[in-house]
Amino acid sequence: MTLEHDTVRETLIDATIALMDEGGLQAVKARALAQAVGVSVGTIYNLFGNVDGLVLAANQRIYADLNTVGQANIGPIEERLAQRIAQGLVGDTARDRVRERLLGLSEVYVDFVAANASRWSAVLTFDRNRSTAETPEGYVEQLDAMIGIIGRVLEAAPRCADIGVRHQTARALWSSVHGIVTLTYFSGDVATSRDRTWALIVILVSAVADGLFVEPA
Amino acid sequence: MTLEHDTVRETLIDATIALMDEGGLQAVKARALAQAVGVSVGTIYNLFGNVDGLVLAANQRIYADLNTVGQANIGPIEERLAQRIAQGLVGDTARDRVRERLLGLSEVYVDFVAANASRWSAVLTFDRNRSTAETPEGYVEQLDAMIGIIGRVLEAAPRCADIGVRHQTARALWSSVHGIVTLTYFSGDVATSRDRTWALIVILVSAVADGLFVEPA
DNA sequence: CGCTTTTTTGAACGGCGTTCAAGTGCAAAA
DNA sequence: TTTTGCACTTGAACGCCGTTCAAAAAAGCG
Repeated sequence: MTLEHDTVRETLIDATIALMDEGGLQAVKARALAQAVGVSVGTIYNLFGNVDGLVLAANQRIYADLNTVGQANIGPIEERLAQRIAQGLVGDTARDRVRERLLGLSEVYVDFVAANASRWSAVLTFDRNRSTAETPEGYVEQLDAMIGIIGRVLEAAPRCADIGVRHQTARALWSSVHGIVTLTYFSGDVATSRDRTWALIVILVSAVADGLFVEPA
Repeated sequence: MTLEHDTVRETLIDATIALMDEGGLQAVKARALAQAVGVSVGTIYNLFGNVDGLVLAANQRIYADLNTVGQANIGPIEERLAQRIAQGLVGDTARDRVRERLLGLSEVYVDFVAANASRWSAVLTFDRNRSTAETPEGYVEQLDAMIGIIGRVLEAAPRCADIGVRHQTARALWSSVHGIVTLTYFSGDVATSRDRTWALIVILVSAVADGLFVEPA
């Protein structure tokens, strides 16, 4: 049945993420998945083509989770910004608002990574392989949605008046925060990962935000 | 003998990089390496512990190459900066000089990646696994050296007066450019990789450099 | 109910990293 | 020169991996 069919799909994705949480991407193996869900290894190949296809589907859901968290936090970010301005913690210029919003988004991202460290590490580790499996539909859209959120914040920055530049800036910012998380969060002492990562992100995002209000040379 | 011993070590590292160039990290396999060099698989384990250890040694040499290229280009970057100032292409403020130097370093990095795409991709793909093999000596030092170069450029920036902040800023910048390269260079059309990557780096590095001369909120 | 089609199954296959008993080369001892 | 000792090399063998596909089971159908 189609219903049962989709149920098994979802259950396999669940099992994949569970294995990622336990032992990282290395722990995601065909036989372990089959045994965990109660199907044979062949079923994985019927539903996802191969193991990479299943990992890709799991990655897509993890991306969707991040996107959901991001979307859900736009409101709170605005509220916190208003509070900080009211309390005089930050200024009330366009520059200050852009910087604080970008920091708010970054904090949401870092919190997500901290709360989903193992599975996020698996996503980052895998994405570099691509392998044979083709990217499932909606995969790119998730990323574009997140970059779109950043782009909307950047509308207030003089250097981002052009929509092309704005989109590039949003993508560059996303890539940068991603790079810091990749090199800083997932290295060194786990206990200090979040703090070390956040410190670098604050420095970078603040500098970028402020720089976007400086007129170019 | 020890001499022969070291020769085999170097030859194996050569073969590893050659395989990376041909087929990426996936092509680096114990049997293929052994056959290419003319030793048995066991020798790899005697000399490097396991295949990961050999890959790590190869990565270290690739890092050293990048470092060498970086060091060798500091002079030319200064010359080009002086020329651009003389020709009126950029200003002569501390802000302009920091920005142009950072862009110069970034360009060296992007050129290196473009010229060594396959093996650099292998380095980035592998570093996320770490696996069992311990990092060879001098590995961390190579990275610190490159961050040190960036840090020296940042000495002219007001926000980086504090040495701790300066070091963090240098690391954040390195991570950011790394992130842009990872997400942009190694995705999409190969023919446009360099241009797309460079466009994002210019936007980001320029904004950061300019932002570092804005007094904080 | 029999017949056809679809889906599931899991033993088998090739390839991988890794191991380790057996072999090899070579310098020191006799 | 011959023998001994030993550090190093070897490659067949082992276990595990992703993947396949003939056979079995299940589902659809008149």
